Amino acid sequence: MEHMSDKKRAIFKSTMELVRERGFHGTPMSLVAKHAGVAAGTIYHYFESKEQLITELFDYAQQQVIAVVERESGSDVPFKDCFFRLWSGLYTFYQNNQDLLRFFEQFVSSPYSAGMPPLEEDRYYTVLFAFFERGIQEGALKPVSPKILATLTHSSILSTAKMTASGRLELDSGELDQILQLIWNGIAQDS
Amino acid sequence: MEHMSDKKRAIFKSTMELVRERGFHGTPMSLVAKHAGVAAGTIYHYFESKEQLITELFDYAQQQVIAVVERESGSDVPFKDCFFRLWSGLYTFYQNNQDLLRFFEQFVSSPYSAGMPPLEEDRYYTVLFAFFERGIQEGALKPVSPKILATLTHSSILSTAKMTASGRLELDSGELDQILQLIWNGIAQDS
DNA sequence: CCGCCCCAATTGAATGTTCATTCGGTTTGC
DNA sequence: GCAAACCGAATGAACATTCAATTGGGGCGG
Repeated sequence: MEHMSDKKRAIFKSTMELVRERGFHGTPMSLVAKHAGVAAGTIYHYFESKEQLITELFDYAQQQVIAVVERESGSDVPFKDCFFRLWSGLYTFYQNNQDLLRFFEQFVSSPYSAGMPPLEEDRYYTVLFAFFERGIQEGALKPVSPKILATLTHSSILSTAKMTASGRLELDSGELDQILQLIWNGIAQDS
Repeated sequence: MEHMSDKKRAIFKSTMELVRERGFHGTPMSLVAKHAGVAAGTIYHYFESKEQLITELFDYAQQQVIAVVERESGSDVPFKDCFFRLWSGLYTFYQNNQDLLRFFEQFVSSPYSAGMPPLEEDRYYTVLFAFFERGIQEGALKPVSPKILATLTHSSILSTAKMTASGRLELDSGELDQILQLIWNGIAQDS
């Protein structure tokens, strides 16, 4: 992952863009190849099959998201601030990477996702769980299962990002703050 | 919609089940036909194309969801109770219709959804908006845009249903109540 | 520094399969 | 008997994947 050939990266990028606008069906390998500026055969030098390409791309994308979580959740500020940062950081990341967002959504709701591990072994959720666990320990959050907190928070971020990304709803920054505040009101320990 | 031929209904049902387990790709018309107990040609008697079949199935499914919203949101009880009913009603509906849930998710994150109307013209959201509008009028909810309230509520239902349906997370009824309570805490007007 | 060799990277035409869709014909209901 | 509903083999296009042939670069003996 660290040192990736340019071609491989180009294949990833093209796949994500094409899947975003055309879906898994709708994006033949030949098109991925043309779009990435390589020959069809080259793709098979890097990936065993279309399925493997998709699966690896998902892992690759997920690592980027995990990096955001780790960056924002690690800082040493009061939990509330950290939570706001994490939420905004993820939201911004998805806004800036809308093909990733879309690819993600298609992947998790497709049969490709059958191979996904249970929540406990999913690195993304593991990191999130730890974060919410900390919030509970510090008394900032209601003593509710971190799974629940993580799921609700994550879904609020995704649904907000999807809404604005799809153009079906426009939100100004004041409204974003409102959303974030609503979520926080729901999960925070009343003081 | 009211009077649908048995074959048409069987085609809808088979399509939903197959798409649930195999995705849009992965479900050839020939398989839909076999599964529904009709000939391939028969499908084309009812639908112009595969795309049209999928699109009509989405409308058909959406109407069922809208029916749930109308049933639960119309009753003449205090808003809070009504909200709880609506949330639980939708959650239960998705639990009992997991192929529909899965089909829905795949549809909205696929390019098929390009043809969806903006939120304002989407009947599902129109009904939801009206419901939340009422909550604000009655002073039960914070004065936040109904779009936001509707989107957040909807996403919390869907993500909870998805989690349990996928088997990645199991929730007992106490935890469900907790979730519902968290959401309500977030959006309710402080009393 | 040169020439040579090796192997990984790359190519894209060819292959075989899968699929959506068609259509000529048959059945069914009225 | 005539429409509408239904059938399913046939058609042709699209696609994933393969593979024989080409390229390029870098190590190494001279």
